[in-house]
Amino acid sequence: MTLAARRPPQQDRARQTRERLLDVAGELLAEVGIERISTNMIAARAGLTPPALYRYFGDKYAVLEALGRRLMERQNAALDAWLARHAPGGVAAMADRIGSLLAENAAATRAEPGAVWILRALHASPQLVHVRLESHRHVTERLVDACVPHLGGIERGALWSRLRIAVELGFAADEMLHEEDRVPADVVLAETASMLRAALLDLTAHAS
Amino acid sequence: MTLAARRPPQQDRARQTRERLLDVAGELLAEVGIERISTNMIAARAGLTPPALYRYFGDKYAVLEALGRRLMERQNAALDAWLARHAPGGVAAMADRIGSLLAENAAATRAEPGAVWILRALHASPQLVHVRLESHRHVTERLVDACVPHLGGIERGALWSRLRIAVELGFAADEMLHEEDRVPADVVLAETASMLRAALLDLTAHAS
DNA sequence: TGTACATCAGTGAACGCGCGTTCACTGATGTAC
DNA sequence: TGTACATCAGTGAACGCGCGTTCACTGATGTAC
Repeated sequence: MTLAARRPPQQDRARQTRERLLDVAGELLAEVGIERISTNMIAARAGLTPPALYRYFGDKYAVLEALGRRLMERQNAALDAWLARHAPGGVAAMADRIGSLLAENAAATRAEPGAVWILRALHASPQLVHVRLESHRHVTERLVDACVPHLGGIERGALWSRLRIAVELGFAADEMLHEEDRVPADVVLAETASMLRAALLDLTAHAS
Repeated sequence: MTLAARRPPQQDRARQTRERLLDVAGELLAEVGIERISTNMIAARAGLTPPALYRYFGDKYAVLEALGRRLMERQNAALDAWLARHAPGGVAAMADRIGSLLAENAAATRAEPGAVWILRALHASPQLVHVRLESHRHVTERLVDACVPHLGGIERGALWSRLRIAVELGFAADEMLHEEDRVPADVVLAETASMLRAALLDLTAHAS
């Protein structure tokens, strides 16, 4: 069995063990960084022996990938809630509420143990970059779907590009919150929101 | 001798060896990533035995740090040239030329072997994050100095925050060029430039 | 210009260590009758 | 409700490997007279 992902566990005990391994991996990522974290270390901290970890994850990167996906799913849940609230109001309504999207995304990030380091790991490892990329594309897709009904005559490709860039910059702002302590968090969020807001409103100006 | 940085080499042969080690480290970072690169690997690819590397760098992270600094110095050179050209014209002139700054920065990045992976490594390793942070702060500082004479009455802290965010987003766009092939590079640069331009022009509106 | 000497650049060989991963196994949980 | 059996969850012990780094050394380069 060389598959990276194992089939999901059957018993409750096992599901808890799997979650515990992910929590512990997040903590350790924050404590020692991606180059020092090891499967033996994760297992030990979770109170398990090394082979137990391999029951749940095919290899080391499968652990980190699952951790990344769990974080991004939680961020996506925040996005979905936000879309349900503001997408019906049209592009202008969404543009005006982009600040709360950033804030809610930041809250989802903050809630995950070792979130910054998960994001960094996803950014840094050739085996993991695709996770982040796929997630950002997925978010873009959802935003495009939300905008397109309100923008007659706009070319989908151009809209996709614009929103894709906005998504990237939004996530960059989120990471900046954890990195740069010389700028207050609310200033980062407010400034970024106002830039993205202007870019979104600009879309409506060109729509038919 | 446990210092991370060794004193600079005395002979030409040595200076070339040092540069070669950095070039090779950049290549390998791109090929195998930060978790697999090793000092033995770098030395071998450079045609040296492992102890030779330790003549130039105190430890593994000193190599990566030097590599990061070299890249950021080249980016800063692009910034300096741009500032010399456009800073005298005032904030509006700079705002109008922000696109060429992004393009020149991107060119400096592209010219370095393994540049994307260097940036990612700087982002991902606890021992290296400060290099990136310091460089972004330095860039911010230079921009603040360039803007402040043209903006009477503005509070330096607020200006610093705004520009710091702009710098972060600018670098995020630069990284995106190497990551997202579904958006054309010129679109990324143009869209980002227009967002940053608007943010900069907004500064002049509030100045006395 | 020649040579003795000091300094610098790079080598050969090895070290202890922890890594990722696997094997054959035991104990815990669920299920059918 | 009891029990026999199947499946699932986790263990004990170890593997080969390459890592980062160091030691004592040799060969190359520069310098003073």
